[in-house]
Amino acid sequence: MEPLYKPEGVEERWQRTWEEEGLYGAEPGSGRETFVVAHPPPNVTGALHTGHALQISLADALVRWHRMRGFETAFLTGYDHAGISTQNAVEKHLVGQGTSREEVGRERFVEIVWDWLRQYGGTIMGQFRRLGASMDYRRERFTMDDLYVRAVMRWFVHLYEKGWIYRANRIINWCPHHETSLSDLELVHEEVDDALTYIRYPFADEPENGVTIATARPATILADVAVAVGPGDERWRDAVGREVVVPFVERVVPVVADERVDPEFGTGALKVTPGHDPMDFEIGRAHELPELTVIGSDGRMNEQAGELSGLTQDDAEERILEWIRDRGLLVKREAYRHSVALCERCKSRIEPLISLQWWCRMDELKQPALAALRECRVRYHPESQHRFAIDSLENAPDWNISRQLWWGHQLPVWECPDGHLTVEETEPDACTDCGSTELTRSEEVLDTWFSSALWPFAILGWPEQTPELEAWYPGTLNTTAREIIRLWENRMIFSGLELLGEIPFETVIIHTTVLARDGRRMSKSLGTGIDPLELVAEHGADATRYGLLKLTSSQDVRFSEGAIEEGRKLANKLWNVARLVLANVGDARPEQRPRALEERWLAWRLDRAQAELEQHLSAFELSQATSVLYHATFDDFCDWYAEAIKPRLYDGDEDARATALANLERLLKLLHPVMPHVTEEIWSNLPDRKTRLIVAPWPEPVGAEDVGEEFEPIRTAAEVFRRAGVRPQLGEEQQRIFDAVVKPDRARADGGNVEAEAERLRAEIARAEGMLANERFVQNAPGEVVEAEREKLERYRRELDALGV
RNA sequence: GGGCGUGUAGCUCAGCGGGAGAGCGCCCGCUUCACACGCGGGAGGUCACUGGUUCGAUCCCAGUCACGCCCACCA
Repeated sequence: MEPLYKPEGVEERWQRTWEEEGLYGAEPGSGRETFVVAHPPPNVTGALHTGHALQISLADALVRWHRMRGFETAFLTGYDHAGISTQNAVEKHLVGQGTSREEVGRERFVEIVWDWLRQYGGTIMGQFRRLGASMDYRRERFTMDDLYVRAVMRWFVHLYEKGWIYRANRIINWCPHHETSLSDLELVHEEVDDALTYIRYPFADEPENGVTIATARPATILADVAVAVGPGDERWRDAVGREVVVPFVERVVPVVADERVDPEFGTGALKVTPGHDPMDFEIGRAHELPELTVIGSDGRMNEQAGELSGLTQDDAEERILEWIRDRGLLVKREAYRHSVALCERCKSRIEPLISLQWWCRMDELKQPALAALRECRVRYHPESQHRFAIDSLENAPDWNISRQLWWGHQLPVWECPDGHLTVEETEPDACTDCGSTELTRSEEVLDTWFSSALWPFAILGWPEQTPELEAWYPGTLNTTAREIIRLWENRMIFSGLELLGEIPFETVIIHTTVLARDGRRMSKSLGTGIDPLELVAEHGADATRYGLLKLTSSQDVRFSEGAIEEGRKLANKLWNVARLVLANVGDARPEQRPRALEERWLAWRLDRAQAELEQHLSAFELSQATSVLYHATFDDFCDWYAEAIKPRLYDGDEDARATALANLERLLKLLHPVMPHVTEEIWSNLPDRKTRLIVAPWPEPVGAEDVGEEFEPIRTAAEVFRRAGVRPQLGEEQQRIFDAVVKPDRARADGGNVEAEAERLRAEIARAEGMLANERFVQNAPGEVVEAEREKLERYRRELDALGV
């Protein structure tokens, strides 16, 4: 064992060994209590980012802890086909090759995606392995596997037969680049500098007067079907019920009153364009207005735009404004900064369009999930996210589940020439309405999250009644980031309850978002991302895991290299104290024989540390857990215990040797869930190893007595000696420990500062005396607080006496 | 605009009703036979601000300011 612990090579060797020896594997039917984590499937084209690394560190620590406690742990993994994300990546790839999706056509495109996945996909599992994630990689699954597809089809047909899937024309978010609908959750918003244009719409019967509206999108004027004003708006009271003429198209439309109009904005009058604006769509439906569409699926003016057909919106806008200006209807145009919706993948400006889409009705489907959340049968951590999850589900609108992409699960919907739809899991022989055999399958695909919703049980083989499904559903735990709650977590809960009648997991941990060093969000496009593999390469997986977990305290936290360096130092410290023990135990075998004071003290301290650790792990407070491990190792084990026993080890004290080995074993076990590699490596150097640490039993507490009262005077003496150069009186055994740890022969050169120490103690004494002299404090404060203050006062007085001043 | 969260030592963060803490950085001293990725000592904080509750507030309450993340159809 070298003086400096070098993780490279060591970590990879253990990762291979654990996996090859089958220690990551889970088997159904072992009869043991289960701990099941269906880990979130990363995008098949993805690379490891800090979020993944944090999530893995968190889940793996809990999995390893439970494995050591004897649970049958199933840590399951795989990939998501990630519809739009993958399609977008492959499209970019094609453009790079001088071609395009349109050029190769759908059939070829899908083939290319599969080829591309075989070539570039799948690297992330190697990265999970490199972090030490103890997943059962043999059971890796993909959301486009044949079996998984079957589950998705079953889910669709199930909902359809219940009447919860329907088709409707509604205004939706349309990405003109991908030419697909998108859910609200797939958008990003961005501030843009735009213009707000005020235009007078003349009254039909009084052209010299009219209603002035404000619009940010003059190109949509061609689809205007009304003007709306606030119901109580005095300025426009007389206009309501009259008719105005829409410029350019010269269409006569009504002026209606609607409470959706904000009188504070612009002129308080709104042009109503149900075909191209979500709010106008609502107003239109409320007033039974026609729905015109002048923009096509490519974002250009369509054939309904007459002479402007085929123009871009900008060109059309220019022509329309020219017409309006010529007729003196342009009131003003002012700079306007507002936020617009973009496709999160390609950043194209979202076009609200009316479109025939498939929807999943949520009102009944979500009820069992809401009940499960309200009753805390499924519990989000932290509590604030639990409330958010419930709110989100309560307010969940019907879900647009169809996408007009090329990559995804094709809808199990077949159409005959008469337009009848047949919905079945596999291709039907004939139309269920008319018996026609000329069936064409819908070209639309499902929202990726429609299939992700089945993850916890589809990967176990559902709808087959497999041993895995039997053993591991419901699962235990899921971990994710905040923004995934609505997209995925809630949907797994309602799909599991609907299809299997049981919750998919008991707990969802919403983990910290790690921000860049400067406090901004980590993102590739901002260049603020930090590659966890680089951290692993530089500091090791153990240090990276430790550092990331240390950072998981509050909701958002800034990345800092310091936390990971602390992890590296902890690994090195552990390595070295193990060297000390192993080099000096002769042929001793591990056994707890805590007779000497420092041994009874360490047993007591480790019992306490273990209890705290277990409590923090149970509460998913991994940051607190790292803190306990750090102090138990550095302060208790190394600084005090190891120093105290060193002379006894050198002297060949058999009790000290056997106990030191036992204590080291125990410390390794406590650290293993967070730092698996260095602990396993040291473990393999202990005498008589028959099992791997990864599957070694979690330690039982020694049940040591509280020896604080006996040990504390040594610590106080050390402090006084180091600061003031004065040696307080101690008992014989206390003195032995003091001499071993403090090494008084190496007294400080300046002899210490007695006066400064005395000063500090006098101040403490004055403070304590002041408090105890305050009658209201003695009367009102809890008895133990007053008592503690008295004890402190006496201790300070003793210490001051010991200084001899 | 709404929700959640955060403002504590130069930096990253613990603490959350009774003595201001850790790691890193900085200064001083130590190559002491596990470790210089170490050991010992030290400097450095009106605990964002203003009120309130309390014998006592960094901690609880109200408000203000600043920042972050998520969400949102103001044309």
